[in-house]
Amino acid sequence: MRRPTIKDVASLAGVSPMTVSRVINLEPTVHADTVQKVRRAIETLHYRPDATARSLRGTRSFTIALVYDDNPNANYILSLQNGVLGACRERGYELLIYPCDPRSPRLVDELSLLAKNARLAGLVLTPPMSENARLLAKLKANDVAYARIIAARGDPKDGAPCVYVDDHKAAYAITAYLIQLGHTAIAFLWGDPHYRSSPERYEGYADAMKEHGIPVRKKYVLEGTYTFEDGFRRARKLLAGKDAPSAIFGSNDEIAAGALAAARSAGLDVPWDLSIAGFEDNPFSRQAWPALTTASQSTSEIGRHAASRLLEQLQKGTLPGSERFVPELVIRGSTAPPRAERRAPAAAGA
Amino acid sequence: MRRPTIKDVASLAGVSPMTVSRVINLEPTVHADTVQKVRRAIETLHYRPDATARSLRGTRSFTIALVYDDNPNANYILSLQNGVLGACRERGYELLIYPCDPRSPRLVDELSLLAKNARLAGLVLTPPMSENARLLAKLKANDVAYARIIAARGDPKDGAPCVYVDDHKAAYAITAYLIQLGHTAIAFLWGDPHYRSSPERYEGYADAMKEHGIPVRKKYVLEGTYTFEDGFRRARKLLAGKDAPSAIFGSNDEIAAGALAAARSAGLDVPWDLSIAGFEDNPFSRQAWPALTTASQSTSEIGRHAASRLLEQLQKGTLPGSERFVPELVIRGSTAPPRAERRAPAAAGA
DNA sequence: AGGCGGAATGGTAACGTTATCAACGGTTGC
DNA sequence: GCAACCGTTGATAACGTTACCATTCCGCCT
Repeated sequence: MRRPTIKDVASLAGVSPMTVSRVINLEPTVHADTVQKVRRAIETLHYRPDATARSLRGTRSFTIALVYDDNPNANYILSLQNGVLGACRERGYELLIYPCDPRSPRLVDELSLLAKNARLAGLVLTPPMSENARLLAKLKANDVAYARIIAARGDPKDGAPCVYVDDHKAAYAITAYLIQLGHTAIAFLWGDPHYRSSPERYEGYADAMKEHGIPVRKKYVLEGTYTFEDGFRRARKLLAGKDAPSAIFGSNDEIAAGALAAARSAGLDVPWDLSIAGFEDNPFSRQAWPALTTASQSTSEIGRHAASRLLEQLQKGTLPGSERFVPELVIRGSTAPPRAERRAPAAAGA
Repeated sequence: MRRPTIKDVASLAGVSPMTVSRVINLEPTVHADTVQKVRRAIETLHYRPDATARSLRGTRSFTIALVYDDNPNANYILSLQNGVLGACRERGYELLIYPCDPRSPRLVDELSLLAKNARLAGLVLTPPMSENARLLAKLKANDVAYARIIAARGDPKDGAPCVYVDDHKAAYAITAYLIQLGHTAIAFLWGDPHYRSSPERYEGYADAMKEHGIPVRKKYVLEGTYTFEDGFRRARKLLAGKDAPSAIFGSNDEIAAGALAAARSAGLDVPWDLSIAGFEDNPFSRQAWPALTTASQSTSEIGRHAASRLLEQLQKGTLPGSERFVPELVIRGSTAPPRAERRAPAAAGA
């Protein structure tokens, strides 16, 4: 029993294949009665248009790609992927997943060819690809549609659909919360600088400090990568000095988890001896002991919205504006007011 | 500048499109000189065959799907996905990802239609879909090629390519290690019973106990799911009783992490008061404090091999046999010999 | 010598859809 | 009353590839 084709539907409905095609594509020029007939025939036969033939003959394609860093945070990427996939399924699109190395010199060419070679309707770009100006320019030049997920405080207004996550505001909120608890000696551990989220988070921290009249001390701000190991290393260094901070804000949960391990190996009791906060709210942070105070992003919603905006643009031709997400402060057990005896020397040192 | 087609290559090489097609498909009936000419033309034009047209016209398709539980362990799925994707890229295949609900009553129909509707060359099935006999039968009846990743002690010899992971042996090794440390009061926390891995791991545990002359005590074996929360709940219950075990073996790292949290909330010092072991070696287990003793699977290799076997079968028509993986025991800080004073009552109770 | 078989290649049609244009009946405008 | 126009539908060809069969050329067998 062969799969039904558009011709089967056409002859059952007593119209031409062309008319069926019009119904499938929601073209407005078909008479309502005809639409009914065709719809019924489609139902009866369980007809599903063949995406292969459609994109071979047509101008359009029904596949988009999700482009992501191939050395990913698994939870983040899989959530994103779920959201994107959900939006695709709703609209009958397929998803191609495309992990890639952001540092590859061939990245730009590779990605701009990808759309042609795989007959893609468009791309959903995640950081750091979504923040690569050279790539974006080339995609535009090649007329490749894309939606971006980026870290930013405001709408980039570059004409392409965009979901921007206000990491600055969330990092500000976390820092302000630590300050409100009574901390002043708050260290900040950076993430990879080639992700836009890193400076955004740092600036959120720095702005909160300044606006509360607390100077940002260089020795409390350490650069590094978004990894557990690097969080461990840096926290260890901070805690070994005699002017140790009373709180550590890690740029993501991995870093914070590393700091937690360092605290424990230094014999400190978190949160009483040291407060630790993370960012991202991956499942780990709820399961750690103590559970991490962090900023929670609804990653799968972010993915869903980015894909929806891209598909909407593709279908309606309009350029939909951007959308803002602000990660929410989630207070858990890893943060508490500082010990009086620990706060004193730190304040004196500042 | 249009994408080059097979005709462009043909006229540049001075042959017919048919011959170019033969070269692309590595058919042996083309003269060596002709192959050279065509290859050069392909290089010159940067020609890439159009997968859309190939699968529309041809018998074959160049996309396979990765089918997985939509409520997944992110690290596991993403690693698997990476491996599968690697194998696909090597051979010029595309990957469709297909998360699904294993409990859906429509699962079997949905998946057997999937292959036709999306013109798929085959499926890579992961647990528990790979262990669903009704699904496998239907796929076979519909002539859908698939490769399976399953938990099993031996080759299922069902004619389909298969990667089987010997969870039994690894669970045996973990249990034997705990026994060797001196534990006899070893609790076992089950995973979801509708995953084949759960009984496999349990039997590995039970066999190790029996072969070392230690009876399996019912009160030390608790059923449940593969989640942190359920690990926490069950460990708490075990530790609350006065006949608490000196070691807990969780069926996966999530469960073990839950047990770790329960131990901590009960004021126990792991590993000195209680040893805890997990299974799977997800990144969390290295970052926990103390780091978890566990069994390590090279998940991305498993994915790569499953996909390779499927693609090999599709290309060569041979039915490649199955392949065995045995997770390796990884000893970390969460296990230690039992305290003498804790072991005594437990031994007395056994 | 005639025929036969194999190796190498080409011609033709088709996969399932849609872009394009043509055609139809029925207004509307002048 | 005739042209221009609208809403609706259909015929045709094409997208890029490959299945299938036909053709050519050659050497070899009887």
